[in-house]
Amino acid sequence: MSVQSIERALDVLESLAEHGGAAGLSEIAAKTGLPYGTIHRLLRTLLARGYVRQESDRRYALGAGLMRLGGVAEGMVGAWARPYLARMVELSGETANLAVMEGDFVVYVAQVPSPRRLRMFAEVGRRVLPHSTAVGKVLLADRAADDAVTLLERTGMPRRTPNTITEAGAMLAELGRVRALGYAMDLGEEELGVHCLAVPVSDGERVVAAMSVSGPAERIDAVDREELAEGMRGIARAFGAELAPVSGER
Amino acid sequence: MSVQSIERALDVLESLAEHGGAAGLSEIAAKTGLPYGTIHRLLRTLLARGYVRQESDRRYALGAGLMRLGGVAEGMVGAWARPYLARMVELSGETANLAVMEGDFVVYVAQVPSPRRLRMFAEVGRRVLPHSTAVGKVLLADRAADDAVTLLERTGMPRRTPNTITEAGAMLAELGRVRALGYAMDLGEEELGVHCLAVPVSDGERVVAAMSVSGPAERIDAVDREELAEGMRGIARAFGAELAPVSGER
DNA sequence: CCCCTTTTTCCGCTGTGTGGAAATTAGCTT
DNA sequence: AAGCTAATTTCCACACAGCGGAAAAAGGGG
Repeated sequence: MSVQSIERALDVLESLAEHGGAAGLSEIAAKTGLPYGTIHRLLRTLLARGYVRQESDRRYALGAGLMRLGGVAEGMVGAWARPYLARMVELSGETANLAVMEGDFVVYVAQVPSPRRLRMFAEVGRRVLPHSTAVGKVLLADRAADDAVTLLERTGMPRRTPNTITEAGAMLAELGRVRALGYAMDLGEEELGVHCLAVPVSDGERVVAAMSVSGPAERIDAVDREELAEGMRGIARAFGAELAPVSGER
Repeated sequence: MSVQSIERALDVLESLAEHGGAAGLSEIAAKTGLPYGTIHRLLRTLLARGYVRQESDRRYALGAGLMRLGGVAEGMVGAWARPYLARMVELSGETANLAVMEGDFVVYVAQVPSPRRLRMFAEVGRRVLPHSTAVGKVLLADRAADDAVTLLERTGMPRRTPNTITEAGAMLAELGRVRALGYAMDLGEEELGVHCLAVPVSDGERVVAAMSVSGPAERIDAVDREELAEGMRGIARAFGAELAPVSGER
């Protein structure tokens, strides 16, 4: 069982983030559906600890404390993966992501944006269902078929776009293809017009993460998939090798 | 009044951060002094929302959700200030910081590190008392004398190093000097061997922030203060001008 | 295989968090 | 200026959510 007030505090912080980092109390109330008194009390607590700031017009904004926590969290995985992601950006010209499985969700844990003007928006920290993304397919493909089916039954396979695969049978076939090819595609299955190519990251015995590049459909479709996938696999392999060793410190 | 469970959840997150981003339950218990059952329940809530992750060895680590919130928070002020801070780094060769007053504390909200090998460690998000830092003096100097004295009485003026100014009278004289010169120095008053020079950022009517450069005493002392301060004031003025306009959107 | 350590679950009591509604403040409009 | 509206902030009695001690379970060495 979860702690209600913490969940609500997180709702408040997330709604602030969705409003671009700052919002009035009533905007938060509209978004979260919580009563005013409650939100105000939560905000005061966060305020006292520096995780939220109040601007001169009384609006609330995400505070500097979050920068610190975020920085440490990012330092953990992100900085580790960043050089490899940067090489993928160099290779493909597109935004590169690192994602891991967390429960039934795929979570993006690091990103290096493409230098191009038209590029993917930051989605670090976002949680998505695996069936509609390239990284999700790669991560699912490593599981036993019945395990994957169980998960898909639990989550359902909601249709995100007309291209989304919504049938378990079709998904199993797709996962087989992913295993055979060694990479997965997302052809506008999560968001129309956005295509991705993902490859697995293995620490030697298991697939622990997936790395992908994503960008506008036209640009992604223009490249030779096999060739791009081969380049990405090389980078993912190097990253995986760094994860593998005897765990290092402590 | 604050919400207990949120405060405690923040304690837990902070203790994780202090442990370098990951720790076992008992390490957290030792640091926070909270009972095991309580910590575990808090962690489960944070876990369910992706703000904490559990590694295979059952240790807990800061999660990707924080990267997202931190990113948005940083995006707000930091990205805004970053180009200006970068110019200060270029000008001085030292790490540049942006700090604001929050309650009785000075909080560092953005930083651009020096390219040099020997440089200040990231302290974004850190809260310090104003009396022992250059940015703090700049921010205090904008206040009425009795206002500043009240604040200093509230916080006390703890001695951080042998150089710390710990007497209200001496501090008032120092603040007068800061107003007259248009910049403040910190000569190892917060940390021995670290010197800083800070200038105010004004949005046209009030000092809303302070920008500083800091580095090893030898390097900071080697430059012409007046000249460096003049250059920094120019940059701070430009930044302040960007903050001033009719607030922009909405 | 057994013992020791660390993590996880459980459950009855109490003190903490809740939220409706009133008071206050800020920002407009006349 | 004064009055109005829309927002934020404070208050309080009740109820139940969260607390934490202690027992159970899971690891992990030896």
